[in-house]
Amino acid sequence: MNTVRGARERARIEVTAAIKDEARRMLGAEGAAKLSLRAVARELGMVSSALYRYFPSRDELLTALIIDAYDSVGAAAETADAHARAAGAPPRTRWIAVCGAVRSWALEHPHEYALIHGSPVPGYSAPLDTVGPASRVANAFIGILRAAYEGPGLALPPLPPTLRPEADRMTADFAEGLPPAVTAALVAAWAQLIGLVSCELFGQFNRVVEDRAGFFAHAADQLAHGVGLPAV
Amino acid sequence: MNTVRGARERARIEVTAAIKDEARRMLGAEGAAKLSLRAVARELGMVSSALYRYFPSRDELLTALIIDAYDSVGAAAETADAHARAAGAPPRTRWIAVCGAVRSWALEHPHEYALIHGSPVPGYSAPLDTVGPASRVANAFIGILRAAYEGPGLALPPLPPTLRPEADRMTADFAEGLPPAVTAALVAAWAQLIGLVSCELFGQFNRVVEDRAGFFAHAADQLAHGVGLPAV
DNA sequence: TGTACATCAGTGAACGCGCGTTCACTGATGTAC
DNA sequence: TGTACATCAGTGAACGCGCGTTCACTGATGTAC
Repeated sequence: MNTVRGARERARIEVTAAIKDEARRMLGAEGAAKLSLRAVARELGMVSSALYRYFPSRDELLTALIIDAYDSVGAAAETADAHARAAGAPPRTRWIAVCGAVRSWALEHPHEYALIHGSPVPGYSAPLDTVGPASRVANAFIGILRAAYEGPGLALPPLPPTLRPEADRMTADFAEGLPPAVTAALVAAWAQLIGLVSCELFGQFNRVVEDRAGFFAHAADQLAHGVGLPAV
Repeated sequence: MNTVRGARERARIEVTAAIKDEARRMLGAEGAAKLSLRAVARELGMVSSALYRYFPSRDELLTALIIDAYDSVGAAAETADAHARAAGAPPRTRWIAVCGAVRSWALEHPHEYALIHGSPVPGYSAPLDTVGPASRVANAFIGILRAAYEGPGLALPPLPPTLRPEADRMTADFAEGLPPAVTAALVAAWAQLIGLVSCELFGQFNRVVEDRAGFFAHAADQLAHGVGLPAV
């Protein structure tokens, strides 16, 4: 929080950041499963054992990268929403802006996206520290839907009676105040957004979709429709 | 194709299958990136160099597993659709059956699902042999939409004019005869289906969705709505 | 039907490599008096 | 302000391990005459 500490402390912060930066760079070369402390150290001109002053194990380094990635995409989503809101955009426009921010972030940070939304790294299980940062994007969407609910025009998506208890529970757990049908539709839309981005990023759209940006924009608009946001 | 060949040939087929089976089993332990020929050989009681009689390299083995996985989920989708059609189900019901088949297959074969829809294996690029098997699921959906288009009631999803050329091209490329708006909506729905399944399988629904089957069934139904299939 | 030769599955040793982690150590930075 | 001691970043060697791939080989199966 609080300014100029000793040289040791400043060095520690810088080296920690350098290690994470280098590790992020290496994710691209071989993927998270093969992320190697020795390679990171080598690239930084350190000896591999020195990294243990900063991260007690390889998995701790991975955890740090995962948390950073969630925070990074979360911040991108929040910034996009803040800009749209500042420009007086209606909820549907804000929704589309956040979707676009997630996609842009993913295209700019493909390996970090794969880290958080690709196949789980085998043998690694994310600790609970990741839960908070992981929900920032979802919270941006929830904020938009709350704003829309306060204003006029939020439609109620269909919700079969059998799904009502689940929708109620979700709402109580993380979207207090929204209509349960909207909460359920939001979770589905969020998963679908991940699907759109993953398919583009992981190559499923090769030889299928060419106008990726245009296709995505329309899909994001349809997702907004699906959660009940009125057309602009 | 054609019955009883020599002992050598039969042995070759069996050993090839055993290698793939063991490799599939190992995918779970460490993931595709760390799939190891030596470990597979060890588990089969062979010496590692012997595998080179069957697969010229580790990547060729991976390719074989990927093709098998596409064929496996494709067959599951086709079978589900065939059953639904045989039972006289309307297109929307067939659609939901195919979605459910994809999800069930993924839950039963999580590591193979991750192989084809998770983060790409770094340093590995899928050869063209995978394209055909990869499109079997999509073709099942296209068949359903064609049937619906021939019958009554297929609605036209919205399609912004800017996306029209892209939708026309897609239709010509792989969905000849469908209305372009339907083709575009199908591609989006397919990506969204992948998202729903990936989120469930890769842990994004932990602490979020509890009634996974019910949630998925409703989402699949909404996807059917999105591509224009009339409610039953 | 029997024999000579070709094919090919599987062996075992070796090549050269990279990995995570531990440990006793050196020497610079920070702290208490 | 100066000195003695504690802290800690970084070193270098070592442990024990696994990897993909090549290669010369043995011995069983298949084939042509």
